[in-house]
Amino acid sequence: MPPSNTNLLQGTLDVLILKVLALQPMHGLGISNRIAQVTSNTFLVKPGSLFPALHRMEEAGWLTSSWGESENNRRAKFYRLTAVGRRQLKQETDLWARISAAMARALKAT
Amino acid sequence: MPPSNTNLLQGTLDVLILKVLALQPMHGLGISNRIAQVTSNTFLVKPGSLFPALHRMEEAGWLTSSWGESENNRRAKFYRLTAVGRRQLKQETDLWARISAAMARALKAT
DNA sequence: TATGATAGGTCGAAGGTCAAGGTATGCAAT
DNA sequence: ATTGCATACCTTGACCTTCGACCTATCATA
Repeated sequence: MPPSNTNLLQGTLDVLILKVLALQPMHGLGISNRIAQVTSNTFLVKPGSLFPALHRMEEAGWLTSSWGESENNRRAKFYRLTAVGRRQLKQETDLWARISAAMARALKAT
Repeated sequence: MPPSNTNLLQGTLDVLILKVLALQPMHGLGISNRIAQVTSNTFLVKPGSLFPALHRMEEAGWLTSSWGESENNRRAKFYRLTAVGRRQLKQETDLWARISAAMARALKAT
């Protein structure tokens, strides 16, 4: 699968991060790798996108972070979802469903 | 339907415009209205988004424009798809399908 | 000790979106 | 006639996101 480098669609990044963290707390590069994995390399999140997003979401109260140890014995900052973040995930998931349905309708028409 | 006013997702605007024009040539406000219609007000394209996009797409060779008369006897600039634009529509439709599938997979997981 | 992989991060450029405006024309009502 | 409204085109400036390119530090290993 040639990595599709198109600009990551605005808004998809947040919901992808939230979803990954809903399964388990992870550190930054772990999140990035997991997103590539679950989307078959359709979404490749670069550091320049990832870290500003994480900081923004933490400031919004969707995440909290704490230092810990990675699987490879390295200092790593683990992010975990808050209750607010879980609500946000629900909202964004619903919004995505709506957008997806609208696009399917729009692109199907003869 | 409360108009969902999230930032228009980057990339969706182009494919929506291309698709609308694939059915028939239209002028700017007509395109905007048609998009609102076929997406049940999920996407509301503002002039500040629409016109820069049209100009950008025309410059890219996906569209051509010519002055004519609107349904209401007003001077209107009609945009129509070029062959290149039709190819682009195909590409972006495929890309959207891929993105949509990837998101569905990512958001479904337990 | 040097290298590579892992981990976190920043910075500036580039580009898209939006809200708010501006211009002009046709039409209808006063 | 002139006022007002809807249609039609478009621009501007602020804001935000994304990206590519970079930097630092630590651990394991050769």
